[in-house]
Amino acid sequence: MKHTKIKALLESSQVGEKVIVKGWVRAFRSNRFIQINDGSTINNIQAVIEYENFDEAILKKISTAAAVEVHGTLIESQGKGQSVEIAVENVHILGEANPDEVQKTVMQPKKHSLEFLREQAHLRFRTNTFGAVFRIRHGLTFAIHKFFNDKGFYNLHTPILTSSDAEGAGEMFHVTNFDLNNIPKTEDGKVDYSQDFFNKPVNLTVSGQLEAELGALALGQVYTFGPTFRAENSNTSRHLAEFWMIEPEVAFNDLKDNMDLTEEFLKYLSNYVLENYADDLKFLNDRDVKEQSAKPAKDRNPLTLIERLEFVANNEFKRITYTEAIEILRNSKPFKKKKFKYDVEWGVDLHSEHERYLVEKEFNCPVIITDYPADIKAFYMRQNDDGKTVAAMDVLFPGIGEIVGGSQREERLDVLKKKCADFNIDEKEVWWYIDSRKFGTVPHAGFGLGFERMVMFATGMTNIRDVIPFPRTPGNADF
RNA sequence: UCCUCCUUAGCUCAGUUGGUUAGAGCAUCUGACUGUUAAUCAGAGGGUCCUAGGUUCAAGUCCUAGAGGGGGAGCCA
Repeated sequence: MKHTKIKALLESSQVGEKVIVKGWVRAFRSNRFIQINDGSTINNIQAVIEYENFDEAILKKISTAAAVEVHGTLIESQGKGQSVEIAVENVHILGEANPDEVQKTVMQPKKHSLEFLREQAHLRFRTNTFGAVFRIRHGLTFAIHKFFNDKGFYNLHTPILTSSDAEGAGEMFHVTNFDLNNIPKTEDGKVDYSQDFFNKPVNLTVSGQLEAELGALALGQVYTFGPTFRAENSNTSRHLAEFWMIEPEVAFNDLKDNMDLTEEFLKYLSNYVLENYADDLKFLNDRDVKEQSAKPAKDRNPLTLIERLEFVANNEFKRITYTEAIEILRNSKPFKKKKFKYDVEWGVDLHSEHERYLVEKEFNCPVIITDYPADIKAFYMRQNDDGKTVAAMDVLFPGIGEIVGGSQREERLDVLKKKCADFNIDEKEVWWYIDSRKFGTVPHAGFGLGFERMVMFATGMTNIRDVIPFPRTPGNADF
């Protein structure tokens, strides 16, 4: 007889049937009630034993974190907290857990700080919070593939090792086969990359976008979903050295199509979590409510986690141009009272404090800002007719900041070449990219979504290190 | 990288103007109880006060440096 997943047991209520459950003990109360979790759901099944009939030595081993196999009959619960429970006939200890050892871990049955949990990333999956987070992370992964597949997009695997360094997206990790204690040098003392594995400098990718564009210009609609690396020395709750990014790219789309796609996509993901992860979401929602109430009133989010997801799913995003944003900011109270640390002036990039004002004070909803000055954006973004701005867009989320960055791409060969010159990019470095503008070039657009930032939004976690199983940050690559 | 705060028991923390033997709650263990839901009651064990220097009759407490962590900023997704 096969064992049944707890999720299935709780949903089907096959009362009266013989069942086998395998899982880990979360709590053992009154020498009678074993709370078992197997990861299939945040909910535990209660296994009830008549301790009078069991060997003392076995009872002793039913301790927090131990793995057990329980045979019994599913019955209606006599107690309140659950509708069904298992009347146990037999317990097998599959893996013991020494209480003295367990006590030193995050499995100790009490509240823990997220910092302590982070130190034990190998064990934090056992907690309700991280169980919920990583089930939802999976749900989002699946929803992303489903969204694009249903729309006729093709998933494109762009390279992780790349020799292109023209995107200016950030510092890159170098990849080499050299013996680092004995690096071949040329006559003038520089590193002799001709002797390296790829015969040239190679890095971990910072974005698959340029390659995705090439795919889109034949397959029509593509998206990438893969790991991305930044060697920036960023020590914040919103940055990782290794993170996952989704980058759709669509031929014949302009900036407006791009905004529509982004908005539909983010609404879809929010809805998907609401509809498919209600139990996990409820747990994280309660957690978030407690967290919010502990904060001073001015820092509190007026909406609960679930309300925030519903808000995104059901409300239009506010769309404004960069020029309008500057206008609004210069007329704002904090600007007039000189409360902003950084100046607001056309041509200067918006800082966190400005973005936060627009999203959290002025509009109180997700905001899409478009048409930024060309100088502060990447070389591949399409030049607008005014000659000063480009068809770029940033999507700003409350509490997260920039969650999506995208643009219509420069499809005109001559303009692209001029942009390369302006940005000091050697055309030889990106010859293959420029080449694509010679053969049936068409308008196209795309965006990048930082996956972990979406997981943060969907789970209410406020530190990005708590939404990826094993975070990589400056000075930290454990596990 | 910058600013700022923190580091005391397994965890979360308290520790007065520098002063005797460093405390609490939870967790663990032992016993009692037993249809519990963060079980309850009684008791016990548990300390490199982050590290290295320094000031002082005396340092968990003051000073210097370092390490680790949190929050914010910059950079960005």
